[in-house]
Amino acid sequence: MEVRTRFAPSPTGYLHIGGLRTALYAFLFAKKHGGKFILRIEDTDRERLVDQASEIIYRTLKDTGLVYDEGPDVGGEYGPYIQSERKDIYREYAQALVERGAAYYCFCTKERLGDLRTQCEAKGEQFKYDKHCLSLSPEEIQKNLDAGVPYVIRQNIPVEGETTYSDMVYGDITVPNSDMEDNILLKSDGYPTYNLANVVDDHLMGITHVIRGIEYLSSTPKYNLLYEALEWSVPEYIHLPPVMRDKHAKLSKRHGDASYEDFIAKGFLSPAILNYIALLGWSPSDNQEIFTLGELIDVFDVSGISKSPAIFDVEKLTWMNAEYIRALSEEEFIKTAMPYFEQAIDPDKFDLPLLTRLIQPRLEVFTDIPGKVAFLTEMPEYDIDLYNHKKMKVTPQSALVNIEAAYPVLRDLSEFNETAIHDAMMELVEKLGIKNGQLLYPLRVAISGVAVTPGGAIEIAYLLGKHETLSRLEKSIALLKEQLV
RNA sequence: GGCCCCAUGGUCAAGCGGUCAAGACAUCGCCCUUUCACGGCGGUAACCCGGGUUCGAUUCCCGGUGGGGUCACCA
Repeated sequence: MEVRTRFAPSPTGYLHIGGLRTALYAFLFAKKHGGKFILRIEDTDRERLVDQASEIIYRTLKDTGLVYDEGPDVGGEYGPYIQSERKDIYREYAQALVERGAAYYCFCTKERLGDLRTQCEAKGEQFKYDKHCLSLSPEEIQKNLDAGVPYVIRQNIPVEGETTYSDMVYGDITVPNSDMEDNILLKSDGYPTYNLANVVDDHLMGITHVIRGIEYLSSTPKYNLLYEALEWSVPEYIHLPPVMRDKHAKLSKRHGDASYEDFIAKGFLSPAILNYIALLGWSPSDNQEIFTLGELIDVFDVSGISKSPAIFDVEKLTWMNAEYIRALSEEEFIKTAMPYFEQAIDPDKFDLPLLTRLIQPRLEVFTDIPGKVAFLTEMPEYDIDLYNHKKMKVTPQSALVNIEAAYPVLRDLSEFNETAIHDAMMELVEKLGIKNGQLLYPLRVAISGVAVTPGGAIEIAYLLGKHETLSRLEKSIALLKEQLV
């Protein structure tokens, strides 16, 4: 039988990292087994709908390469793939459930439910619906229906016994029936709840493996009771441990945790994000860490899914992002980096391939680019304390002497390229009888004005060009003279 | 609180009765070096506790503790 998995988010906002990981695993599992990956939008809660949320989901899945074979915007033979468009289907099955005695009409008002709740709490008990409407006679039910009394349809859970199923990652899960409630299947507004919709849709859409968050682990027996009542075969289940922001809290929108889109905006690469989250809660059989999506499909296996929560670690994501940045070709790097270069420099004025060579290995996220290259546009005001470098044995005094010596050499250079500058400086170093660093370190500071730069004095001088280099050198020499009196 | 699930360094994690308990990130030190990175080498750092079972438990069982999930006309 063909494997079919689905990702079924509700369109209530952006796609957070945990949701994306669920989608990734569902995608990987399906593709690993040569099956289909389906997208279904669960929008039965009309009050929580967020405008454009579905579009964000479509876009994110496309951006990350998690292409779905069937879905709202791509079609498929099991549609519609948006639950609000399947209303009649749910009603049909809710009624079938009623006929089979697995569900029943309930006309209880919010008031009665509220009172019940209050009574329970007064007794210190957990609220649980009392099956009041289960005992209604067919006549009473029909009378209410005819009179247009609002109703819901509830699942009729057996009072005794227990229900067990086997999860592919957590093993056997057993829940006493008495702990389950007669949940609402069909709401008074005619829309189904998740309790009904997930069962009906997963069955009708031929889903063979249900991959979802662990929050459904203990309610799954209830759903299985529904499958059984309808005489449908139960799918395989793969429940996933949560992705945490810290030891105690899940990653959530409420805490302002970053979404996929936020990370993209922060200069992270899509494949790096995907690669990192693949490893959050799953590990391959060997020690490989860097994977393309295709490689993940090959090596993904349910046995590698862990059972305990995983804390999202931006540090490691950042490291991985840097790995991906370093692996970019010069062309790809420049293309991605361009918008960030433009924030701080005029790209036409600089040797971009060289700048790339300097920046690429020192970059963790693209948003760091402007801060790293801004000094090229204008030398900032700086304190001469920058010239102090103990290990390099450089002081403002020695710096002044050496860069003053370098000035005429640079000025008289007919060719101002890397090689020429390099050779001239090396020659000077030898002539002065000093270490490379004693000349090059202060020279770098003198023409950049910052403590840390991508690349050293020679590259920077070349990048700036002869005119700008000499002009900055003059300023720095003046500054040193003034401050050292 | 009831029920369900989980438990290896700071973090992600391998391990599936006998290991000096992998690896990665982070961290520290050294090397490379014109700053900072990259790269290379090395270090610090873990089996929650208590009982069993066993010749032998990180690994199996029970209890405790800790953590998470769930108890909605949300998914």
